[in-house]
Amino acid sequence: MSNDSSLYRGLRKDKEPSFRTENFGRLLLVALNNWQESLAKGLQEKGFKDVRSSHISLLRHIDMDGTRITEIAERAGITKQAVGQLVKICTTLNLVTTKPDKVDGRAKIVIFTDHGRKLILEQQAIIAAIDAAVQQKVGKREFADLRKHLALLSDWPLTEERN
Amino acid sequence: MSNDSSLYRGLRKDKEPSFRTENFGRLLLVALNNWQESLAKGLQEKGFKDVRSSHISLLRHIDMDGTRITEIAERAGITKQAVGQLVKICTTLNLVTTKPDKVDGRAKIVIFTDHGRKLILEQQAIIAAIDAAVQQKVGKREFADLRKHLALLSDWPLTEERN
DNA sequence: GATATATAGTAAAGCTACTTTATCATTTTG
DNA sequence: CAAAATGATAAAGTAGCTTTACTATATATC
Repeated sequence: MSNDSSLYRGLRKDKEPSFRTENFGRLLLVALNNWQESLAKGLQEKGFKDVRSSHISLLRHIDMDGTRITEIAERAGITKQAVGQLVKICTTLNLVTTKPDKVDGRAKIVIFTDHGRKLILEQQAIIAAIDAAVQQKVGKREFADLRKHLALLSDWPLTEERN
Repeated sequence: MSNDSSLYRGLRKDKEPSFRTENFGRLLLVALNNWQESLAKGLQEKGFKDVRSSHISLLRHIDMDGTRITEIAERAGITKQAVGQLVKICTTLNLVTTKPDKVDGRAKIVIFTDHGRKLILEQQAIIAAIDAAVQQKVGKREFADLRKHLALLSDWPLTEERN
């Protein structure tokens, strides 16, 4: 690491930079893209054509007996305005509907429609199929380890704060 | 899978839906977010304050001796217009600059500035530090396996096309 | 060597998935 | 009961793209 070109020295021959030496983040990103595209494809095949991943990430935070917008926002880690927008879209897609909260006049409960519930079920089946495909690729035991180790990397922070 | 509520039956008690049973995609997503945030934090600490992940994903496709916009677009899997926009931003951030291609009057070569090269070096150091942190968390051998298995999941498609 | 076609890049507008700022309506608190 | 907090919405702004449309240069064909 003594000069600028050293990092790339082994890569310049065929004109590809860090692209070939995949860093860990890149590995995660590509695997995730692949997984998400598989899910999207599966949903499309089941007739959920206009459902985007942003809609999925709304739906996954809705309880079967409904959830408030603010609660969804907290779970999803986005603003409640953003949730409001997604709810509006998912309402036009007939995936959710809203009803007033009986115990709080300000609040609104977002609930699944039948169609929305159907999507959730289909999604679970597709995810199970993807899991099976991944297991076949890396091995059953290895898949379990993969899950276990990835779960460890969800804990913050990866690098320790040093002051 | 006989009725709508079965999937959530075990989860309804504490009002959290699929949120608790993390699917594989979610594990990848959270791990990736964590990794990316660690990198962003590291870069910020080194003074690269306005650098976003979109800029990073431009820079990583630029060779040390420069690369054409079209070539970058192909490597990155985005349109050349998008690359053009990113190049404009990264130029104002003093990370890259452009020069005409001597062998093709239409083409433009995107090259690193000194500041841009410095960022690449810092980034590699930070990534190495994150790698070390991950190794400490999951184990050295396990980290190698993790990389190996994630790399397998980059291959398309995850689920086979059946017609 | 002129013409047709392909390629490199740019411009402008549009889209998605958000955020920020501001506001209104209820509810809770002191 | 007034003040502050909370749930939600509205409107505008932003990031990171794409689509459509264009210009300039290069290459291929006749």
